[in-house]
Amino acid sequence: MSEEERSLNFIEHIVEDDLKDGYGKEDLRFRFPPEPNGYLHIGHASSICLNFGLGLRYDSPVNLRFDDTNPAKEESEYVEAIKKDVSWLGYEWDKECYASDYFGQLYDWAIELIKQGKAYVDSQTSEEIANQKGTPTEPGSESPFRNRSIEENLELFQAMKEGKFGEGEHVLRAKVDMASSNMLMRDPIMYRILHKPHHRTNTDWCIYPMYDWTHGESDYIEQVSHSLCTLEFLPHRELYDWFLDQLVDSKKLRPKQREFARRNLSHTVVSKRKLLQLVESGVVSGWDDPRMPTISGLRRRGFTPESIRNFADTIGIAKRENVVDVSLLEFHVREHLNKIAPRVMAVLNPLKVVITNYEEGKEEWLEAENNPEDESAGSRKIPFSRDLFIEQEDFREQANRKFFRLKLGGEVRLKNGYIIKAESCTKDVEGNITEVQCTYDPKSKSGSGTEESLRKVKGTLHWVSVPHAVEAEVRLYDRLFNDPTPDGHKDKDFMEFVNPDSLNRITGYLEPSLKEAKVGDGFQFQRLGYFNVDSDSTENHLVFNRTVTLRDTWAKLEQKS
RNA sequence: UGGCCUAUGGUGUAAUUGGCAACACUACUGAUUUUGGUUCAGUCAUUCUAGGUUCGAGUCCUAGUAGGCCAACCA
Repeated sequence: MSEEERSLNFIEHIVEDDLKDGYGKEDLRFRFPPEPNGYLHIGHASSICLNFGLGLRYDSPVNLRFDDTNPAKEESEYVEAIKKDVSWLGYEWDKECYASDYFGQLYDWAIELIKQGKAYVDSQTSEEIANQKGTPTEPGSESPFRNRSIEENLELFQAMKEGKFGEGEHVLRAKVDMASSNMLMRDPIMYRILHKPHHRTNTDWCIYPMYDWTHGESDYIEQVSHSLCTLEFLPHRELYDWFLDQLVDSKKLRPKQREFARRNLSHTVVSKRKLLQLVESGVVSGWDDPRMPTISGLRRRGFTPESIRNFADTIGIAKRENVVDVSLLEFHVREHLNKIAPRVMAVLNPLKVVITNYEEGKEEWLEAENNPEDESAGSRKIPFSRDLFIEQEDFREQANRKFFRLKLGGEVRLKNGYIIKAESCTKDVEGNITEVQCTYDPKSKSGSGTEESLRKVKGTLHWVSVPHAVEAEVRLYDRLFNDPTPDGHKDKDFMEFVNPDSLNRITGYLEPSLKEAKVGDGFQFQRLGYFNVDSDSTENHLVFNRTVTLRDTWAKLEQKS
């Protein structure tokens, strides 16, 4: 929230400079321009946070613009999903725009270019055009159709629009420079014929404008001041500017494109093709599988919009290659969830404990605070009885002094309850511990104020009363990939790095208050991690996702020894 | 082998534009704690290399080195 103190990123410096050089604050306008051909992922989140963050910072409008110029790939299903994700992240767009709304204007401008001799219809095949393109080190050669008469170009272009030709028969090209060192300037294609219905314009058009001919012009129509995109579009800037040069009215604001490096998250892939492969191969259950880096996956997993925004904010924006460690994302989820998640108790790997000196059949309802970080969260009652579950990892017959948990002859506090002492344990034929017999100190009840209740014992365990426990399916997730850069190996396919143990489904035993939990609700299972109710939950089958574990310094200690 | 972009701790970003390399994460110490959580305190850098300009260089100049992008009727 200390927004003032944060130093500016290079994009903000550009905006500040523009403000000094004559832009009015009211001139500023930004846009987030997804193509509706797939689901948004964590990489898009950076771009969304950048553009909408700028909007918030300068109190200027941000458009949500769908770059829908390729009907072969785009569907309205994706439009809806994208709108949902952007809203969920907490942003409000000014106008909902579609590049397809500008098809008419773009067509008229194309005709202008033809009339000025700056565009021509090329009737070669795509192979021929590609062959004439040259290479980065050799110039291209000119198309035999490059010098068609304006009249013929006009006639052909209109016939293209009217559907008189099949796909691939003609294209409209800008007449720029076949010898440019920038391959994109070698007479780029502006229009191609596509006899495909469009998700919004249906069959109104059978010629569709290309990205380069659409994007800057859309920015201009919307009077976007700063058109921000990722670094791979940097070579497009020259063309972006060339097209604007042909039609900009000097009295109107001229948009500028600037580029930033895309953010890469470690241990994940983000390309649509690879995500699709994960879905189709059955490695994950769908685009919103909680292990997916999609916004919908993160949402289902229990990440909060705040945590994603803070994450995007702290990594910032720059121009160099990067791989951000997932642990930073996890830090931000924990940071936010620590403040807001109600604490509850759940045992995931149960070991039965019997309190031998506790009356059989008796139950007590103990007071438990909901969130030590937030007094207003209040408290609730949890049942205590003679038979309890604790975690198997919390008991050892014998252990050294570093082990703060329950061991034979040792004492431990049951969170919100009593101090207990382990007296004996029973084992099955294989030697596995099946039950621990304990005694409790009746005067040590939490919050009772007695001298015994204030006694310090080193360990505090979470627990659940066996007769009151609610069973639930709990899904424990781990990283989807074992390698920090699964798609960064030239000799190995990213699928080779899929973590076979990224999902572990178990049955957990929860305190009864969780019976009322609704889909999406998030909790801290004390000492275990943050969990939320999955959308697979039904009335009689609760399903929880583990969003992220708590930091676990004990596990690290254990690993070392 | 053409053009363009980039290079600061393990990671991601800063550095008032030439003035004590800062912040966050991770890791490691320690304190606090009825969550081995949280919180608090502390530790971890030859600014890619080599020269140069300067009282002074992460920042400017020269030459290297390394990585990335560019030849879809995709965006």
